[in-house]
Amino acid sequence: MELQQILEQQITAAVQSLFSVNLPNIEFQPTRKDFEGDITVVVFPMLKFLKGNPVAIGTQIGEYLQREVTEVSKFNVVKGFLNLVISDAYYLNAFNTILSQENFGYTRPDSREAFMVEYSSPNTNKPLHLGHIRNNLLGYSVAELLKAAGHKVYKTQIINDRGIHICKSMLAWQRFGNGETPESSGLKGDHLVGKYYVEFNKVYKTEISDLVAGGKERSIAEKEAPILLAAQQMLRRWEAGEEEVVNLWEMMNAWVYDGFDITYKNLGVDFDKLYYESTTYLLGRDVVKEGLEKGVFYKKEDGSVWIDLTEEGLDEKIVLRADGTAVYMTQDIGTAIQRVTDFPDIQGMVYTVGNEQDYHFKVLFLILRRLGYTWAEKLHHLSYGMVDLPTGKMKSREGTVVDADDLIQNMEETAESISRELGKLEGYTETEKKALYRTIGLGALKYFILKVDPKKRIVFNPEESVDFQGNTGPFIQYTYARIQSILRKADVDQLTTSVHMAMELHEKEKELLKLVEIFPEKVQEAAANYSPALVANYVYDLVREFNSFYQQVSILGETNPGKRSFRIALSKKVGEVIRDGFAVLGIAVPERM
RNA sequence: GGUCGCGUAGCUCAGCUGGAUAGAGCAUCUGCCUUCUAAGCAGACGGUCGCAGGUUCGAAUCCUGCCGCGAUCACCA
Repeated sequence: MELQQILEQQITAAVQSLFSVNLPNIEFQPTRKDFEGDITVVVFPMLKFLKGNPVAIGTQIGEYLQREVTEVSKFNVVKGFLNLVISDAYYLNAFNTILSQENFGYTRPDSREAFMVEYSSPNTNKPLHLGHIRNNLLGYSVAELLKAAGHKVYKTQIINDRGIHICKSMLAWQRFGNGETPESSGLKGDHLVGKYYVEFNKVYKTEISDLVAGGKERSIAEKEAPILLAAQQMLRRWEAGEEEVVNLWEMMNAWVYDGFDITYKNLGVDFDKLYYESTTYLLGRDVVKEGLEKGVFYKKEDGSVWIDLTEEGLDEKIVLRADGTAVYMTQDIGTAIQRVTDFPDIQGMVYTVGNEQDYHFKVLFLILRRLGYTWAEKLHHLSYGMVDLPTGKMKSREGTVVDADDLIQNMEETAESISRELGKLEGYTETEKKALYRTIGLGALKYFILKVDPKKRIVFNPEESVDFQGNTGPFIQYTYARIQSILRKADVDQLTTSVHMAMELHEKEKELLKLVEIFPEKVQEAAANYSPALVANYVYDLVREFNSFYQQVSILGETNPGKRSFRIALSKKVGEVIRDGFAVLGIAVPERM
């Protein structure tokens, strides 16, 4: 930040002239609220280089700065902390430069680097659930965050459309479905297919019990249940490309995609490029062969191919089976390379995948690095913790999942009943109200999930639902709506394009200005850390500061015209930052509520 | 058992490139709607920052050990 640079130079000069010593660096921190000042210089670290009493040194530097630097209007020293009061003129000047910038948090000079962000990547045998919601929200938000930081981003997902799981649904539908379709049943396609997945598991379970009752051992029964064998048979027929099976597969997957599309649309997420496992599961084998020649991999007696990562403290890992077929890792190697082939400008990739796969990605990234790809240096596993229920883990096979569609609807209904109670929506049409309930309900859900550090587990209690008060999406949306209300009521003439430099700042105005100013830095920092939570918590701080300001000073009622237009302009800017900050989180912001 | 992650107020979370008296929200209690939207504001109550050592002028933050919870250690994806 500019101010810090100025101060750094000046303090270096001050120490130079006072003590004839060159300081390698100077430590700053924002001044604590209980002390007077805006920015604090920590004197303690200087003691290594110049001897003396920290208070005396701080005082001498403070006097120098107050005398020589226009930005510093006052100072005080507490212990080893030199608190500097920055002049109002500096803040007003900074605000003037920000005022006219439309999206000042976004570094628009496009595409410093190109990233591919992968998220969602569901199986096609059942609907999306709460875990997918966290994944989708995180992935989408990080993609938007990277864009805001000036990068070019391709959003992608790899759809797991192949394998035993989808065969299970297919088989159950074939046997018990009676030709049921989404149209005939009125069910969303993914829910219909999910229904048969559950059906399969029911039958599977009874078959196991029957076998066990007949004297089989459980572990054997689990492998020999007839319906499971039938599903495996179906998978072989699919791999052989048998028309009947492939047609069924295509039909049911199409149902699922229709269903997913609706969920994605409701969640507000999207993708630039889709990859399907059915077309990528054979990738990577050539690369392994190449790597074998280069000596990156080695072959075991039985012909399987491995990589030795013991040097890095990891294990040996198989990358190709003895029969030459691909494993998960093979596929991921191939897919990564395929992506860079498809989008040659990619310089890095982000994988949004749960933390149960931490090890897998550690290994994958290492392999790609060993293979010598330059982009392999910029791979990031956006790892996140599970979403658990108070009753324990979600298990789709046991039906103890929170369905994504149900949850979204639930949030909307809660938003509706709360809005009704508050009675704020008179004069709205039904469609307007409906849109608003959605905005608020989803705002609550998205913020609830994104404000938490991705690494942490979330326990989600569907009974208690999500709050609408305090540190929540609706609270922030509400503040935005109030700001819009102020702007509507203010005369357009009152909005100036610059503010008077001679003005004195109220404490609350200054605090707000300080927070608004650092928005671009926050966006950069959050993008560098792939952390939507950082943005969420920043916006929350800003909103609290604004509310305090809003409550304590009059905006429209201010009689001094200069002050009034300044406060309106400041409110407007706060609104823009909230809007842009929330956009990065994928949360919409309402004009009224 | 090895590896990785988490452990901060009754609950949900910030703070973690070391800095001043550890911050919010929810819950409980007290005030504030004839002023720009009370989904709000102001205040009270509430803390051995998992435990024990170490480094430092200074540790919630860094290091080591231990405890608790979770994940992972498949020729599954």
